[in-house]
Amino acid sequence: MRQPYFMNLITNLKQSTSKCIHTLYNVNIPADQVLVNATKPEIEGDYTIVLFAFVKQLGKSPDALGNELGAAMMADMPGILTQFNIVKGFLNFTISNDYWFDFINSSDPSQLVPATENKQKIMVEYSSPNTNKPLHLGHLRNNFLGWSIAEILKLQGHEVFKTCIVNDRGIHICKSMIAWQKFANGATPADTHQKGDHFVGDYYVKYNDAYKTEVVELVAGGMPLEVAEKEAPILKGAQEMLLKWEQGDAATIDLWKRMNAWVYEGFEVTYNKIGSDFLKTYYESNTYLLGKELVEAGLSKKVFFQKEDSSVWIDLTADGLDEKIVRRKDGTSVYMTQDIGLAQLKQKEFNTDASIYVVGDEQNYHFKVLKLICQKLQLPAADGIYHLSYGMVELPTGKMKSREGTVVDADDLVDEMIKISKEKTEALGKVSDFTSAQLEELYNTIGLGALKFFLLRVDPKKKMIFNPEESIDFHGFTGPFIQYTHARIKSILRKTGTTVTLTANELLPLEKQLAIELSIFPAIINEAAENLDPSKIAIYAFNLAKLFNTFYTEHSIANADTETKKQLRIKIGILTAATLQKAMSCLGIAVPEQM
RNA sequence: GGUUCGGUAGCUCAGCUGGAUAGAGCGUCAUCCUUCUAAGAUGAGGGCCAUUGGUUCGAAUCCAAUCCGGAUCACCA
Repeated sequence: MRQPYFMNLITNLKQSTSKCIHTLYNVNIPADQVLVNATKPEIEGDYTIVLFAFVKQLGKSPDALGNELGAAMMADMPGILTQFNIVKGFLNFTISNDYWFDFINSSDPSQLVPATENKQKIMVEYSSPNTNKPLHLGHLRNNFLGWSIAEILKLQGHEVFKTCIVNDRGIHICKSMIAWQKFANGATPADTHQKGDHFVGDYYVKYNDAYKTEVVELVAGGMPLEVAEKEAPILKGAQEMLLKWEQGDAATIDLWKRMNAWVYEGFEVTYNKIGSDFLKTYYESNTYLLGKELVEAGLSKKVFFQKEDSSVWIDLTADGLDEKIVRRKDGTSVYMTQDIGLAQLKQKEFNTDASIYVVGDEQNYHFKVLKLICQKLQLPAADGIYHLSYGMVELPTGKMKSREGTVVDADDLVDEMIKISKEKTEALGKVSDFTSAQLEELYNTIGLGALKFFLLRVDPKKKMIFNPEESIDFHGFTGPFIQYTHARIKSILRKTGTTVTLTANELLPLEKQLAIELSIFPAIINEAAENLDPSKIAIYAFNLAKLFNTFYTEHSIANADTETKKQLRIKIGILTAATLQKAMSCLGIAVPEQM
C-alpha cells in the first residue's frame, strides 16, 4: 500500500524540528515533545511550531531560534515548506502549493484510510437487552456506539466480531411472567396486535402497579412498610417462579420460552430497523453457570480465598478496591463469576486479542474488577478488556425509569424521526422523481441519520440530555446537514462526470483548506479508534461538510473559470463526497445520492 | 463517608498530552435563491470557562482545596 505521507505532515514537521535542533545546537528534543498547531487564520502560514518550549533549554531568544530553525527546516523539507515567519515566539510555516495539489491529485477516493500494520481480532459486545421490556433511548445510544466502534475498527483493518449478551433470566422476567398469568387471560401479542417486546413490557408495568397496590393495602392493614415491600403476594409469586425456573419446572420453562420468543420477535424488528446485527448472541440462561471452574482454579492459585461460611472472595484492597464475592456460600455464581466465565468463553471461541464491552457507566466498578480478576487469573487477553463506558441519556426531568413509565421508547422515537423526515422532505419537494420504495428508503435514511448523529456526536463518556419536547434537529450540526452536503456534491458530479485529468494549478484559500481538512481524515479515524470515541468523527464530518458548503457558495465547480480549475474542483468534490460517505458509514449512517 | 465522572454562551455541546483574540449548532436579529440542491451561506448579538489559591514566559486545559450535580461502593443483573 502506498505510504500515506500526507497524513504524516505534522509528524514530519515534528521530526524535522527535533532533527534540526539537534543539528544546530546538539540538544535532543524528542519529536513528540514538539507542539505543532494549525496557524491562526489571521496570520500568514499553515502550520505553527511553538518555540517557547525550547527557548529556555537552548538559551536563545525566540526570534534568533526561530530564524535559525526556520531556515534549517526549510532546507530539511524542500518542496514542502516554502516560507516562514516568526510572530511572538511562534514559528509559522507555509506549505507549498504543490504539496496540496499533489495530495488532491494522488488521493484515491476508494483508499482513504490505510490499514494498520497491527491487525487484531477484536470483539465488541453491545446492546445487552433485558427480555422483560422493549428497547429504549439508552439502548439506542448503546447500539449506535457499539455498531460505530465496530465499523471504525473494521475500517482500520481489524477483524471485528459483534456480539450481544441477552439478559433472559432472573427475577425481572418472572415479574412479567406472573403478571401475564394473573391478568392476560391467555392473550398473546397476535391477539392485541402488539409487538411482542411491548406486549411483555406492558405486563412488567402491570406487575409494578399491582405490587404497589398490594403494598399500600398491606400497610393500610397495619403492616410496616419495609415488611409489606417484602411480603406482597405478587412479589412472593415472582420469587417462587424464579425458584421453579431454576429447578427446571416444565410449565415455568414453557411460559418463559414462550414469552421470551415474543420479545425476540419484537427485538428482531427493532434491530432490523436501526441496523444492528450480531455475529453471535449469548444468552444468560446459558452462561449464568459459567466460571465455576475458574473459581476453583482461582482458589488453588490463591487469587481467591474462602471465608468461614465457605463463600469465595477476592481481596482487591491492595488495588484500591474492596473485597468482592465470586461465589455464594450455597455454591451459586454471582454476576461477576458469569462474566469471568463468559470472558474466557468468548476469548476461546474467537481467539480474540481484545474485547470491548459497550456498557453504561453505572457499571464502571464492575468492569474494573472484572479486568483485574481476569488479569490475576492470567486469562488470555485479559489486558485486552476495555469497557466503553457511556453516560446515561437523561430527560430534562431526570433519569428515565422503565418501572415508572418515564422512558423514551426506541420504536416510538425511530418512527417519529422517520415521520418527521418524511414531512420535511415532502415540504421541500426536491425528490418528485423518486418511486415510493425509494422514498421510503430516503425517509428511513434521513430519520435514522438524524437520530444516530444526535446520539453519536457527543462524547460517549458524558451523560447527555434528550428533550422529547424539542424534536431532534435537521439543521446545523446534524446528520441531515451532512447527508445534504453529500447529496449536493453528488448532484454536481452527475452533471460533470467523474473522470478527471488534473494539471497543476494554484489553489485558492478555500481549496487549500479543503485539501488540509481532507488530509487529516485518517488521523481522525485513529483518534476515534484509540479513544473509542465516534464523536470525533461526527465533529470532523460536520467541519468538512461546513467547509465544503462555504466553498460551494464561493466558487462554482461546473462553471469554473478554466477547465483546469474545473477538473481540480471535481476531484475535490469526489474526495469530499467519499470522505463524508466513509465518515458517516463509521457512524452507521447512510448518505443519499439525492435528497 | 470512600472511589469516580462532570460543571464552558439562554439551551445542547466542542476545545483539556498547557500556547496567539475561548469555538460550533440551536434559539434571537439582519442579509442572500434569473448562476452547480436555501436541509445552504454571510453577518450581528450573546462568556468572571463553578469558586479560591498554586505551578510558569503563558492556565478553560496541570495541581490543591472548596461548592454544586451524577454514578458507584449488593451474596441484583
